[in-house]
Amino acid sequence: MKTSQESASAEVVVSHGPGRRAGLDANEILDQAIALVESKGSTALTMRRLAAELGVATTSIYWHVGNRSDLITALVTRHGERLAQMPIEGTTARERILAVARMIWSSAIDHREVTRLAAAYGASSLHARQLELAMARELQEAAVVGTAARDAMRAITACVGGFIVAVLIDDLTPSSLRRTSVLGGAEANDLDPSTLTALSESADLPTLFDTTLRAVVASVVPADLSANAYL
Amino acid sequence: MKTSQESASAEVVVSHGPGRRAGLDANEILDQAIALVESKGSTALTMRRLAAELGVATTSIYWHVGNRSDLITALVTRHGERLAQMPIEGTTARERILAVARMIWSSAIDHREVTRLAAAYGASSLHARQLELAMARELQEAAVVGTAARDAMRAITACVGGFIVAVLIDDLTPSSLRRTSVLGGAEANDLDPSTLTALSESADLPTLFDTTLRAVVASVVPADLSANAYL
DNA sequence: ATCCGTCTTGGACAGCGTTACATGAATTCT
DNA sequence: AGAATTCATGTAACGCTGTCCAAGACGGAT
Repeated sequence: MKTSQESASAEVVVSHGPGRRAGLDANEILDQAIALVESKGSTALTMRRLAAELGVATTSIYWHVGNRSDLITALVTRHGERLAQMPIEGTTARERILAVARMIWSSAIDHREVTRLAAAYGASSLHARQLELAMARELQEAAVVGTAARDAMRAITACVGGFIVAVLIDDLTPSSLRRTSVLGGAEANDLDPSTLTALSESADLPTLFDTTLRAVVASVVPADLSANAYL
Repeated sequence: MKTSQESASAEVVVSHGPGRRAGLDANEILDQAIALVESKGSTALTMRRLAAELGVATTSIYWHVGNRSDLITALVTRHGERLAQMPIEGTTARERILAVARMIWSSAIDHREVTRLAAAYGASSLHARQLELAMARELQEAAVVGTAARDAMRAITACVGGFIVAVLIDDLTPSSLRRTSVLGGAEANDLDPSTLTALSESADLPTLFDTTLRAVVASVVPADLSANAYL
C-alpha cells in the first residue's frame, strides 16, 4: 500500500545524513530484527518488541518495511545473502556439490533461529537462495544442466532441509514427545530389544547427514568421466 | 455471539450416556478439531473457534484436554493412528521399506493440513509414529537392527520429511517468493540458460521422491544376500 | 509564509491463549 | 429424604499479538 517499494529501490544511502531527516532506515530495522531473532529466539520477533528495541513507535516499522510478512521476507533475504560468502572447497564435482550441501546444513544450524523463522514462514528456499545458486553452478561444472540440474537441486535440497528440521526439532521439542521417547517407549511389540534401546538414544546426525547426502549426490550427479546419472 | 444457556441446554438435553453425565467427551473434541483442521486449514484451529463449533464455552476444552499444546499433541497422535491401517506391499525388503516411506509421504500429503499443524508444533515424528514403527519392523526383516536400524530410520525419515515440507511449502507460499520464481528470477549469472528456465518450472516431485528415496534406502539397507550397508 | 511529501506517533480494534472465579448439575454420603 | 462432594460448564478478565487510522512534526520547495 505504502510507497515502500519506492524507498526500497531508491537505496537511500544517506541514513543519518544532514540533508534528510535523521531517523530510521529499513536496513537498520532489518539488522536489529536479525539481532533480536538470533539473541532472543525466533518467537521473540514481534513488532512491538522490535520497535521498543529500536526506541521507536510500532507503526514506524510498518511505514518502512510494511507488513510482518514483508519484514520477515526482507529479513530472511538479507540474512541469506550473508551466508554465501565462504568459499567452496573440494576437488571433484561431487565433493564440491557435497560441500555446498554441507554449507547449507551448517549455516542453518549456526543460525538456527533465523532458520526456524524462515521455516515457520515457508521462506526456507528464500533463505538458502544464494547457496542454492552456488550449488547450481557446481552442478553445471559437473555437466548437469537443464531439467536434470533442477531435479538434482530439488532432491539434494529436500534431503538437506529434512536433516535441518530434524536437528531444529530435536532441540525445541518439549522432551516429552521427543522422537527418542516417542519411538523408544513403544509398546513392546515384535522389535528387537537392541533396536528399541537404540531408538531411545539420539543418532549422530552430522555423520548421518554426510553418509546420506553422499548417496543422494552420487545418485544424481554422474561420476567424473561417467555418463549415467541414475543408479 | 454467546450461545446462552437456553440454546446450549436445548441442544444438550439429550444425554450421551445413561449412568454418567451428559456432555463433552475428549474424543469428541479431538474429532471435531481434526475435522476443523482438515476443512478450514491448520491455522483455523483456535480454541474459541473450536469451542464455537462444538457449541460450548472455550474453557470447557481446557477442562477436557488441557492446554493447546496438549490438544495438538492428542490430536496429532489420534490422527496418526488412523494412518497406519493400510497394508504394506512389496516382495523384497528394500521394496517394502520404500513402500512404508511412500506411505508416510502420501498420507502426509493427503492430510496436509494436519501434517502442517504437526510440523508447526514440532510433532511430526509423533504424527508418523505408527508408520515409523512399521518401518522399523521392515528394517528388522531386512536384518537391520540396533543402532544401524536407528540410523537407517533417521536417514530415511529425514529425507521423507524434507520432501514433505517441499510439497507443503510449495502450495502455501504466496507465489511471489515461490522457489521457482526465487531461483528462476536470479540475476543472469554464469548459469546455463536451459538451467535457468528449468529452475523457473516446478519439478515432478512424486517421481523425484521415488528416485531419491530409492537411492537412500539402497545406501542404508543391504541388498538381499549381500552384507555391506554403506556404499 | 505557505504548502506538501516524508516520517513518526498514540490510540484504537479484533483476535489469540490462558486463568480465576462462580454456577449449575449429577452423584454420593449420611 | 436432605446435605456434601465431585464434576462440568459458563462469564469475565488479563496480557499479548498484528494491523490500521487519524493526526501530528519535520524539512525542503514554491
